Amino acid sequence: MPIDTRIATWNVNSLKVRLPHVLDWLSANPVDVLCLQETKLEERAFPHAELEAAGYHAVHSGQKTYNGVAILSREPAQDVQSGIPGFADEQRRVIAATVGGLRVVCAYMPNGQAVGSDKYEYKLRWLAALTGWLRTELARCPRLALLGDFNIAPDDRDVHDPAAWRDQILCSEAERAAFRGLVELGLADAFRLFPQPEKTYSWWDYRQLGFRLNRGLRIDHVLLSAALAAECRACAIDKAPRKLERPSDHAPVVATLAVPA
DNA sequence: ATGGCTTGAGTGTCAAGA
Repeated sequence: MPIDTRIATWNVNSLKVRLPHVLDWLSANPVDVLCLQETKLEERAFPHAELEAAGYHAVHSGQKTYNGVAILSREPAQDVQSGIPGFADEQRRVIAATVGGLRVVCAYMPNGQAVGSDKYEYKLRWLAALTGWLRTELARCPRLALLGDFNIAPDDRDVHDPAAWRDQILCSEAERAAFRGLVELGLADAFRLFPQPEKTYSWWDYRQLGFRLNRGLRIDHVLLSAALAAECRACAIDKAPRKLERPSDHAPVVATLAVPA
């Protein structure tokens, strides 16, 4: 019987390119669940065999070039749901599944490009649809975790240069209000349940030495229902893979849940 | 700096990301 359950999220920015990093990371960090975003793969190209050889089942909702989400798990996933019910969307941004009594929702939330753009409007509509769906999903599944690339820095603490980013995409008031809307459903930001080092981020721009200068944003999150927040013992961002050759621009976020008494 | 990298598409040079 495991001492605890570890769940994680990582935007890999192409699973084709990053599969070696994912396999190495899982070998060093044998989490129970790993949510991936930006697989950028059609289902037929998904590396099921390599992941199975590493001890992981996988469910995936993908497409060529853009988007694509997957849930890797030690135990097989059940009740798999792709997309937000009732929200027509060609972009593959959500997959949900039940793993060992946990309802896991893996999301790649829209970027939004620029405040006021059509993509920004889509982002806000998408966030409203997600929130509405999760309200019913939480009533049905009290042990629920929402993990993924939210493309929202919820607070100025999560931004390397809050003045430069003020009201910019990823930091605008409407985006932050949408994040608070998710929290108000009863979902807790696992990272903020614990003391954290200042200037901890999950994404750094590839350009201008962003990582080396720690010019980052915390936009990848693990949100936990009240039942799971009560069991959460730790949450951390693992910067190690960001230091490798040809890294993803995002780092994994890991939350540790104690087995209920 | 409508810049600065990286990826995928496709083989020249964009779109999109954050």
